[in-house]
Amino acid sequence: MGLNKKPSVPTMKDVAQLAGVSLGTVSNVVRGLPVGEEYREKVENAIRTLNYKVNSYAQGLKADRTNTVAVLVPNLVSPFFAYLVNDISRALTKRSYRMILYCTSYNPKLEQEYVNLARQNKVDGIIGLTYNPKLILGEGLRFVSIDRCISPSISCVASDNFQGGRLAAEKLAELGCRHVAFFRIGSVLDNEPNKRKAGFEDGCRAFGLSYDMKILEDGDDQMEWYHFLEDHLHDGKLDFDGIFCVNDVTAHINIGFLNRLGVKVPDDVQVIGYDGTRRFGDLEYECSTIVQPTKEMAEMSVQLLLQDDSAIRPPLVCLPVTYAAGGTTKEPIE
Amino acid sequence: MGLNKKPSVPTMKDVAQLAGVSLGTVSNVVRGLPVGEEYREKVENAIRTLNYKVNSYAQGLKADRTNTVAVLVPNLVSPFFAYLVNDISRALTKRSYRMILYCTSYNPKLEQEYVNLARQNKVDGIIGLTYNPKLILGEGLRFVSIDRCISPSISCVASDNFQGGRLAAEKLAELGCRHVAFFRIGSVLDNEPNKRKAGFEDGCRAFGLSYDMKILEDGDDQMEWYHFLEDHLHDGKLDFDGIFCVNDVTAHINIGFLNRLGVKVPDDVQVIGYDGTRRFGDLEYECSTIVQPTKEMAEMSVQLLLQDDSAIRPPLVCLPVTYAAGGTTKEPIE
DNA sequence: TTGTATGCGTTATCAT
DNA sequence: ATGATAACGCATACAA
Repeated sequence: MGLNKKPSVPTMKDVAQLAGVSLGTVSNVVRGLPVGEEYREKVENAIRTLNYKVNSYAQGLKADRTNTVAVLVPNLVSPFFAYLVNDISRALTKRSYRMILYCTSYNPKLEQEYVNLARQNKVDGIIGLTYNPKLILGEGLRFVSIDRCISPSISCVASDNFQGGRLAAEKLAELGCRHVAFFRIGSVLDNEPNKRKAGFEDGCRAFGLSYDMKILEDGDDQMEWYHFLEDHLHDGKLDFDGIFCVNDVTAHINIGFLNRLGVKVPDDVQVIGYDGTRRFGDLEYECSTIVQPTKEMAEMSVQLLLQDDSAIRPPLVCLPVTYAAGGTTKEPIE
Repeated sequence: MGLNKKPSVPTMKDVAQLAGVSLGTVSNVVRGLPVGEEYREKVENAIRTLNYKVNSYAQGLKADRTNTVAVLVPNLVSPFFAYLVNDISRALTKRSYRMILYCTSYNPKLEQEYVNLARQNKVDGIIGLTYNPKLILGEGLRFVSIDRCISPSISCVASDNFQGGRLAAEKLAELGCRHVAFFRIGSVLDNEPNKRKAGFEDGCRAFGLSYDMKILEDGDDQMEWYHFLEDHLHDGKLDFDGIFCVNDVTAHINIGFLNRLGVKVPDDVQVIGYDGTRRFGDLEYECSTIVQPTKEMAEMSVQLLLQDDSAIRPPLVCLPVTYAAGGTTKEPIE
């Protein structure tokens, strides 16, 4: 084919040549800097006819800015993570940033590896939902953490977990419960969702509920909840009239257990979960639940990540949650 | 602060300087090319002490290869998309590729915009699940389409939709159904999932089922299914003993309608969906369903996208589906 | 084998 | 306001 020079995309040089101006002028036009009107038109025409696009990698090489943000989450099949990433994607797109997504499978080694990769890839920042207690971030890399405080200098964004737990207790009380239970499983790691328990206890005290708990650790068998329920079942009647579960998955599992034990939800016992998971992402709620404001959390994370370096970095931002009825509570008829 | 030169990350030059060798040697070490043993060690030590990482943007600028793939999907809240992206992420990571994710919200304009962006960002290729019938891809950009054949020269990866439809009919017949129905909603666009209908009809003929259909178009009200069911309900008995729905969402919605009409699932009517959606991504199936092999689809897409340019590009790859019981069918007791 | 020099596409600093 | 030129960090012919 003769010269195998550039079968490639047009460059700024091509535009300059076609427009009959110099490189610098083209650059100025592209970047919206002041340029003589006649020059601007010539350049814009050339850009159109060549269908020129700036090479963002060359741009990044110069500017040391890549308009790219890395997002780390355990996976996308857990609805809460999927919602969150979906909303982060929108928030970034709105600001003309692109998102590199890494799924860590809860693997601390992978988390560290991806943080390193992100450094190498020169992303402008990382939004991470991570479980590695000794994650090394290194200097000069912007990082916003979701649901876990890593250090006071790194902003953490979360739903208001304490208030969420308290709200669950308040709702149960309002719905007529007197003796309730709290079910939890989760990382031993010190993260924000752990505050749901404290908030719930606080709410129980405030609203006059007596309560019991069954707290599992990471490796524990979920059947322990079943046995706990079994132990608290006397003559077909459960000791509790309300249960708050640390998340919607836990609620779902235990509703299954309750069915198996012949305990009716919500008639015999009302159940509230946490997260705001919906069937197929946009249909009805999986269960009555404390809804995390994923959209606001996404917006806040992105905003904190991209804000000016001189701006203050709040160590922890808690965003308000709401309650949504989802058929596992006895809502009063309006 | 005196010189504000490079508070930044170390470069190859720094490594060369520390190791006392030249740039080219460092480059060779990094890229695994033959280098004298003593040199290699010196360089590797320098790399370690400086914690040097190659700048992948500079690398990309030179090599015109960025080890990045863009993925376009409508959203992440639909479980099928979430599974798929999750699996694509793993398949790419395994090959040391990173993934830029764009959510298109089914918006054809956005789809086109993101394809253009991907070009500009110099990704090595795009995996797209798109609905824009006249998407312009341009030259020299690798593209693998999921669920929709765009042109014979662009590989399309899908589950075996025809066989899936046929399998649904086969299963319904096997489970004792005689007169069944097919419910569908979806794009008027000519895409692969449309073959589910043809496969189902073929299966009905092969296995001696009579069948009826209720097919909605994109804008139609879902209540039309309800009215269809109502019309086929006589003295509390439905005309059908089996229903195949084009996907699990449709199945879920219609199971709700059936409940409302007092028709018992699976006792009065058995329902099979399509996709393989599970509660919380890893618990029980939402309904009895034809399971799409998302992992295999992801692997295949990535492999086709990244394969050597000289390799043949199959226009359409259909991957085998399986049936999974999910409580909306009367499975024989094993 | 190892070092040197040039260029990738863009931005930024200069003169003009 | 515009044009020439030098980096940015890396790869790669080419020379040593």
